[in-house]
Amino acid sequence: MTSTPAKNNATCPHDKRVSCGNCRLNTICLPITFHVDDIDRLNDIIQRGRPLQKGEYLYRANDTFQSVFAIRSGAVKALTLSDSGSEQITGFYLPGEVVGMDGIADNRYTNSVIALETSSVCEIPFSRMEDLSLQIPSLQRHFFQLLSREITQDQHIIALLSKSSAETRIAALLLSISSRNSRRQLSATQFHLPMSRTDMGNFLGLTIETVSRIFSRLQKQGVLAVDKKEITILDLPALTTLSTENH
Amino acid sequence: MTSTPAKNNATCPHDKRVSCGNCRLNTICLPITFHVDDIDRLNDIIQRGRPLQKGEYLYRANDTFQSVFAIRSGAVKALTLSDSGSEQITGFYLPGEVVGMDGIADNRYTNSVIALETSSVCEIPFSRMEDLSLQIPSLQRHFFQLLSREITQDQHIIALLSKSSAETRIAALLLSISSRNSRRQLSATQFHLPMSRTDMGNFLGLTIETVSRIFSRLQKQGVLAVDKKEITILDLPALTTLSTENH
DNA sequence: CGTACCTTTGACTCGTGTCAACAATGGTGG
DNA sequence: CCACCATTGTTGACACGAGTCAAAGGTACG
Repeated sequence: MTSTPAKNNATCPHDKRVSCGNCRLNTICLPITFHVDDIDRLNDIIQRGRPLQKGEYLYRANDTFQSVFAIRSGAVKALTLSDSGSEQITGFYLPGEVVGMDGIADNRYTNSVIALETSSVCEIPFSRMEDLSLQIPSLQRHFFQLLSREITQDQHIIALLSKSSAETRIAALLLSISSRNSRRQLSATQFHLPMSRTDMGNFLGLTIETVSRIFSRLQKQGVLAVDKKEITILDLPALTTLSTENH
Repeated sequence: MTSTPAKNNATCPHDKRVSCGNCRLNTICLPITFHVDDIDRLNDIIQRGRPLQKGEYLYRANDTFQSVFAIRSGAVKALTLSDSGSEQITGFYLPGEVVGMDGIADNRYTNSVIALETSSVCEIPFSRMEDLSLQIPSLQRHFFQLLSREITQDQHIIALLSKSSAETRIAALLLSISSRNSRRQLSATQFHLPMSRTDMGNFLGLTIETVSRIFSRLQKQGVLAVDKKEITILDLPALTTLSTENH
């Protein structure tokens, strides 16, 4: 609500005066085959609010589903409340990625989504997107692919959790973040972890102590340099080997 | 290819002379809001081949994606080959459920699907389904929901694998099968497991020995009666409690 | 500058995996 | 129809990886 009517195209990633046409991430979250005026039509239905602060909810489990959200900057976590009441993180989402698709099935979200750091998102009202999809076949195709990609990623995680040791899980998570960073033209070997050790452990099915011990061990072995949440991958091949070992 | 041109509406679930209009499962795999002639249009694009025998592949990982498949009878398992080469089962699919949606993202399947017993499937060519979806909004909506439901189910499994003990995992799997059976008007407390102990263990991230021991223990406790693959749930509340305990 | 939270490290415990032997099952061919 | 063999499931003894409990060190924020 602060009125700063300056017209300069700010480079701040949280800036809300951005359109899909000039968004750095549009090759990630939009299909490449889009025509310019189709991009404009999509852009018209997208809403951009103020950035979320760390810890703020984007939406909560059981909220009525209305939109999916593309992360433009920052990072968020999605989590379910298990039947027993405890939180289970089901995924981390970085810029260019889309959350909220769990809500389509029953018209209410099954996850809650919380910002891990200051984050801005593009809200895509789903019913308007559906209408548009009927007119733009490549948009329909794109959303089918987005949903499908979420399925394959979740199944990757299932495979990871089902079979592998603590070390393998952590290696795989680090490599996942690494490759998603490099897709955004960021360093694949040096980056900031947006989540806490607790969140990593929760997601990977490990205790925080185990996460901490593995980090220490990988550091002693010269595979990683860890400084708080700043990670440097020193031996990428070694980490890759670790991530593919099962048990 | 055997020509038995009899016109009687056979009750054999593997019979291929079935249309969506008269399929017992259509309330599960089709949206309720369908008009009769829309059902006919969908039915026209669906292909029904000969049943799969136990152990046969429906498709293999890396095959070019062309269709999704509704299970009409029997049961199948989906599995990925992990980087290290070992198989990881990512799900079991029962009649009325749809497999193959992992292939949409990159136009090739990431899973292989194998019949657990003699099974018949309805093949839905995806590009024709997409075309039809542009004309029938409720069909587009239905497929978004199907994909979304797969996501929420996979995330359930992530939560299960991430947090819970061997006993909880097995209880949850049994209850999942139980509820899916009752959705098909079958008994919720007495049923045949389509998969081997090995498959259960693989899926749940447990060894076959552990699966076996848990079954024995639950039987001693009077929660289950187990006779080979025939399961009788004797104490549903107890099993439910077990399935919601985390660790 | 103090308080609250997060992370690290150590000692010990426990659940599940591993290894091994054996039983039961089911399919095949004589 | 039965005997054989391969496959699958069961049970036991033991080992080990990760959880638990506890304490101390760091870090961030008011």
